[in-house]
Order: sequence, then structure tokens, then C-alpha cells
Amino acid sequence: MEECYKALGDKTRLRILALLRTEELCVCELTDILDMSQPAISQHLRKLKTAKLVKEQRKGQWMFYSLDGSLYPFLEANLLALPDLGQEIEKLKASGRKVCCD
Amino acid sequence: MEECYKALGDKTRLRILALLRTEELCVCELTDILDMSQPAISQHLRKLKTAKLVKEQRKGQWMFYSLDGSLYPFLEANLLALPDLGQEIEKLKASGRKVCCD
DNA sequence: TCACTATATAATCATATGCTTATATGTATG
DNA sequence: CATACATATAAGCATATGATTATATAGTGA
Repeated sequence: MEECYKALGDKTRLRILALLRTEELCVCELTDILDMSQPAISQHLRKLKTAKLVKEQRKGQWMFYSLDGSLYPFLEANLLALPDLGQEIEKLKASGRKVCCD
Repeated sequence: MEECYKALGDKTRLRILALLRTEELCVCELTDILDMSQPAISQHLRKLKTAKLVKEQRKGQWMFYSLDGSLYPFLEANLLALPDLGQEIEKLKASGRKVCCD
């Protein structure tokens, strides 16, 4: 449980979770939206994955991450309390940088 | 919100919160139960207070701390999810080291 | 297979965190 | 007022954390 809160205790990771509230995203999209280096994003995602807050799924060359609320049910309310950053994803789509692979 | 989760992301602070679930306690009681130095406990309590997770109230020479769930209502569920450490407080009472000041 | 893109990992470094010791502040009581 | 007890704060130090750069791994497609 400590590890879980540690994972939540970082602004970048909270932003990632807030973004994943809207829809699953791959690493390069998160890198793009959050304007951070790819390794930095990867390392944050690893922490979130270790804490069982997100799950990953490969789609071709992209690795998509999405919320995983299975570990502690009460955490669901915490995730819902995060601000809606759907607008950031809209901007990404508008700029034509959204990955499509379905 | 980041600060709040940071405060939750430490084993000692989670234990303090779990203990305060049962009843308010003063610094020396927490020091006793958690078997840590007084300054260490004080510093953890300050972080919890800054994060608005606990509130303090002076009673004579003792400073009592109790849960403060007012900042983020959804956090209440998190606090309730902490294990019940009432037994530790019982042990303290049984050993005659519980502070009485009412 | 080779080049390209996406992602993960490793090494390094600056900063943050948590504990310790020492000291200051605050309150009760003789 | 002086002493004792409770708590807070400051300084110092070892470890943890988060970023960067460089490199390794993995999938795509010519």
C-alpha cells in the first residue's frame, strides 16, 4: 500500500493517470503531451505498473498503457478525483500526432 | 494533491494514520508505540499536518493529533482501508503508559 | 537482412527524504 | 522562579528519487 501511494506522490505520474482516465495512450503520446524525455516517461510508467496502477498492452510497435484499478478498489475514487485532461488528448489528435493502430 | 499522496507514501506515516483511526494520540504515545525517536515522529506529524491529513490540539503539556478528512472527501475511504491497529493502543493502556488528561 | 521507429534499461548526477543528535520552545508544578 | 516533562526545530548525513545521456531491445517494412 505504501508503494501505491508513493507511486501517486509525483506530479508527472498523477498527470499520466489523469490522461489515462480518458483513454489508453502509448509512451510516445505521453512523451508528446507531457513534453518530457522518453526515458523519463518510461521510468514513471514502470513505477505505476509495479504499483499495479496501470497495465500495458502491446499493439504492434507501440506499448499502450491504461488504468488498472484492480488492486485496491477504494483507489478508484482517487483516480476519478483527478482532473479531466481529455482536452490535452484532443489537442494531440487535432495536431495529427495521435497514434492509430486498431 | 501530490503533497497529500506524498504524505501517504511512507510506512511510518501510514501506521500513524492507522493508529489515529482508533483514537487521537499524543506524540509521546506514538513514539512509544512505534518505537521511534521523538523528533522522527514530530517530523512525520508535521508532514501529515501540512498535507491536512491530521489536525492537532493541545491538551495541557501534550499535543494530541487526530485524523482530518476534510481536505479531500474521497480520501476517507483510503483511511478506512488502513488496518485496525487498535490492539497496539490496548497494549499501551495495559502497560499503563497511556496519557490521561481529560 | 537492413534501416527506422518505439520502448526499455543502465549509468550518472543533483535534489529530496528520513533519521540522528543537539538545542530551543512551551507548559506544569514545586 | 526553577526544574522537569513534552514537543518542535535545526544541522548533518546516508539513502532514495527523478532527470539526463547513452545504449540495448523489439517490432515494421523495404
